[in-house]
Amino acid sequence: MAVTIKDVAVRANVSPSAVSRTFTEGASVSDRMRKKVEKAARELGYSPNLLARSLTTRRTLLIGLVSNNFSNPLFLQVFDLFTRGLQDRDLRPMLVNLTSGIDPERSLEMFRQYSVDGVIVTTSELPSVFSEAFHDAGLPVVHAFGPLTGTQDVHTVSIDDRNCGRMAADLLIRKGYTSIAFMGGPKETTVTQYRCAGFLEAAARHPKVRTSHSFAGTHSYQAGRAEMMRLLAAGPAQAYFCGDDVLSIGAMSAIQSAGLRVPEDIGIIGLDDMEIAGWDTVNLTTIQQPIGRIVEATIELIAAMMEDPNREPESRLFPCKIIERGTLRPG
Amino acid sequence: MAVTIKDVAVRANVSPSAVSRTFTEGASVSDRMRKKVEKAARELGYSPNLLARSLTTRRTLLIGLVSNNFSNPLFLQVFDLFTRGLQDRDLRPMLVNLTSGIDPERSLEMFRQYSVDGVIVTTSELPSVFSEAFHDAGLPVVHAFGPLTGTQDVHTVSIDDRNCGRMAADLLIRKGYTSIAFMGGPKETTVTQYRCAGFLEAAARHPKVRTSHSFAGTHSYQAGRAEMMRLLAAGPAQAYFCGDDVLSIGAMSAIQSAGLRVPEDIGIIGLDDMEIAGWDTVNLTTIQQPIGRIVEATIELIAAMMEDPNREPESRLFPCKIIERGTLRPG
DNA sequence: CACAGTCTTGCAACCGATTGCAAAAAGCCG
DNA sequence: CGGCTTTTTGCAATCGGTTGCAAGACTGTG
Repeated sequence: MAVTIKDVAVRANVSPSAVSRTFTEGASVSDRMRKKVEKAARELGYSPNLLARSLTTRRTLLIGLVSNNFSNPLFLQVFDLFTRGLQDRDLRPMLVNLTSGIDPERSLEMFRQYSVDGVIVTTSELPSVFSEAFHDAGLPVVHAFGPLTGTQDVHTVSIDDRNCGRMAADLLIRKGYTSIAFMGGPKETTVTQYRCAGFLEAAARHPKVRTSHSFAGTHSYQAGRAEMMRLLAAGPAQAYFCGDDVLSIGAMSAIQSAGLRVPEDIGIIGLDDMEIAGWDTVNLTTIQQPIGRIVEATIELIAAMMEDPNREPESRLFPCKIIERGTLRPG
Repeated sequence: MAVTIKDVAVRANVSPSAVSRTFTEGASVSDRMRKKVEKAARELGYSPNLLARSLTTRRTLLIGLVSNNFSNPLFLQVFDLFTRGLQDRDLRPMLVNLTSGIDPERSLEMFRQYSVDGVIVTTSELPSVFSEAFHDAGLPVVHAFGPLTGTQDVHTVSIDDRNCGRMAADLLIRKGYTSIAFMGGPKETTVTQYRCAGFLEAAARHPKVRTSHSFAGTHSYQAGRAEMMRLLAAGPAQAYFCGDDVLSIGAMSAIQSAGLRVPEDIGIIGLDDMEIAGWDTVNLTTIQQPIGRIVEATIELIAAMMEDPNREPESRLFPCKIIERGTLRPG
């Protein structure tokens, strides 16, 4: 059915090796030969079978892209960037959805069956046991948007969550709020803990400022709304730093339902700066993750590890920027 | 590095064929042999290399998933469903992002290089030349969320866009609006044309109802906002059927900026029912696409075509449902 | 023109699997 | 136990490529 190297060889009246060589970077072929082969290949519509090739070269150019963030709109942007970035380097993403609770063993087996050249784990909520399992199996791994793990033997590209917490607290205090709080995502995730810790740490430097913190069960609109409902009933703080933008929007909806207004009654600052945050019906003040740079660095690292698998693991943290919109009181 | 069939054969003291057979469905192996091989395989942590296998079986279980909708949040849900659905059938999605304007030739070559077993095109905005190019190359193709093409030789799973237009018009008229309009996405896309045609057709049955229509350049928040700004300046209709939910939200933002209110001053009905539409700050009345059923049917069809490549192309259209929320005046 | 040195080419083995075929083993029956 | 059928097994070819090696074709030089 498909046209093979042999078909081309026959038509060009040369050996299969010659055909192979004209299609391999840096192989030794004369100009005359190359012309002849290329002509035949063009006429037959030949293009080499990368899977067969991978058998001997041990390169599939397949990259596993693992995530379980299929409800946070930010990740649509992330997937967009990843797929394009990988494509630009002739790498192919094999998407793996961990939502339905596959275990590391199972997904690792999958990657081995398809001999992926590397794995990108892209989520803040996946326990580091996944990246580590892939790493232990000898696969190049980069964890993007994840926390710094304790054992630092997996590449990590991310933001400095603790520092984001500090930035949020500092901004709120600068704005004159004296009672501020952190409303995080799932308590057990590391990024949430870091964001919380940074927030409390910075606030602690201001003795007059009262702080508190609580957690929503998931990074979802409904969870944010429910948690804020609870907080409102219990007597809310003046301003909240929410674990991410989706939570922020949920929280704002609760505030409005309660007949209060943002920012007049309660201030909100989020984290992510997903596209929706900029919609002027939302107009959320938030801390922007530089997702473009994170994705770019991740792909760069994976490519580098494909060259040199023994490369020392490193972690790159990118600075975040506060995007002031309309959900905090002025000045 | 990786453990191969030979390693297992040596350890179990049997021939490689025997190992292969214990790992292939329906091959003839005695119980004793199977036990022996499985033990050795387990001890070595062997799992078969699917790419090598594909050379002889002509099956990669790889499915190309092509899209260019990386800004519509609905598609995050769609990707979630697709990746899980494919995974459940032991198929692997290779994601291809057509945003940056790759041509059909280029993506086709990619699919051939990786010998994908089928291609799912999932977008409403991609010209049908793509699906047809894949089809002409002999690949099983299903186009999901696309329009019915003129030449019906590609499987299509979708909604009946024309009928959605009718439903929207009928609902608006039932609600008592007498001046209604369609505000679509890109004029040149087929789905937009169908939605518009159905809308106008149903409205035309009511001589007292005035209609009009216009188009935003893209299915985006900003485009919806800009177009509605223009309409407001020119003198708006009483209610709008917008090409999709994102456009609707953009339009609503323009209306609010102009100091008008939804639904008191202007009614809005969207199409998609993406998650955000249900957020109670948005609370959008909309026509729901049954994305779960569409995805399920698409996967089913691709799987069926893998069995029987000559299967007659068919198109499955699923009925949509109106979800009444708060952006139309009550009954 | 002979000769050494460099390029190009084809042969054959190999990558990790599957599978048709025939030989060997096992099962069945009288 | 012998003879027959049915199962199980291994051999070797194959899938579509790549690559080390040695032979053949060039090139430049004296």
